[in-house]
Amino acid sequence: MAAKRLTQEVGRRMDSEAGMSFEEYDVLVTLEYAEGHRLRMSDLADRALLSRSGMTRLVDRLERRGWVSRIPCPQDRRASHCQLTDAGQAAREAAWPTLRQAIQELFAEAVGDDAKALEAISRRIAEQKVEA
Amino acid sequence: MAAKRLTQEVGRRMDSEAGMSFEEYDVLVTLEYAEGHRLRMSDLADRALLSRSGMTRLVDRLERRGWVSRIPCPQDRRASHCQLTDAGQAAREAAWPTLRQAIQELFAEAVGDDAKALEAISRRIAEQKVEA
DNA sequence: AAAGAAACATTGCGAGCGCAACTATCGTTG
DNA sequence: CAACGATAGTTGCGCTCGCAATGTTTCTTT
Repeated sequence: MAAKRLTQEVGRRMDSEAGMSFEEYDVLVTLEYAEGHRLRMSDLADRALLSRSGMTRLVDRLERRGWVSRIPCPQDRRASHCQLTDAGQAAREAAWPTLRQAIQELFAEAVGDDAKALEAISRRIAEQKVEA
Repeated sequence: MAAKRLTQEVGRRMDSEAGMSFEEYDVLVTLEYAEGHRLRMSDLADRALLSRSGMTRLVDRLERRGWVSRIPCPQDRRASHCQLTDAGQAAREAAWPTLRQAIQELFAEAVGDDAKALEAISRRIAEQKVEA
């Protein structure tokens, strides 16, 4: 269950330091890579492994902050597109350093002992070569 | 993010078919393996990667169902022990087949394509041996 | 073409969680 | 030993989530 611990900690850091949840960040990135920086609600929900109602609320929050805007889909009047705004892209970019640092630190912590062990082995091998 | 999908699906099946959440099952198992089938709230919270308040509520639910009981700790009057009951152990055992089947099916689904590919390769190798 | 089934998004509702605040108890330190 | 900070557990509060139900639109079937 180490994965659970990592995701929990990353989530906490994103909330407190970046001002957005990891899921919100994930949605913004997904939109950024999408054709035209937009996606339908269902597609967004499927990719984020979230229920549709959950995605409705998440997009509500993003829209309130001006990071996305809903656009009616002309081909299917039931659907609506979720469009990433410039402010949304800027917010995503601003949040990236926090996420990067969290991942880096937690990863280092997770493999710390093994890395030290590997380093020690490498050093012993190097020393043997010199002596041989 | 395949792990997230698996845990979500396992959780849904446990809720609907076993009548308890995966986290509740996990706590019951933890108690079962613990010395005297009991553990302090903090220890339980740490092992389950849950906040203390979260564990308080989770144990509330288990206690309401008669699966655990709180016992004041004699050494430290601030603390209380969470004690697994016979009914709790029985409930844990009754829930195991559901969990086992869920894991088995989802694992099979996850590695399904790779397993088929491996099987095909094995067959080709076997046929080559016969022809050689 | 009309009726019924299916799909998209949203909303009401209840459940679970974490944070902060609180009470009670323990340990330490002057 | 008295005062202080630290710790165990609980509770109030707000947030997010999923399920079920709803309204609207599209697809299918006859």
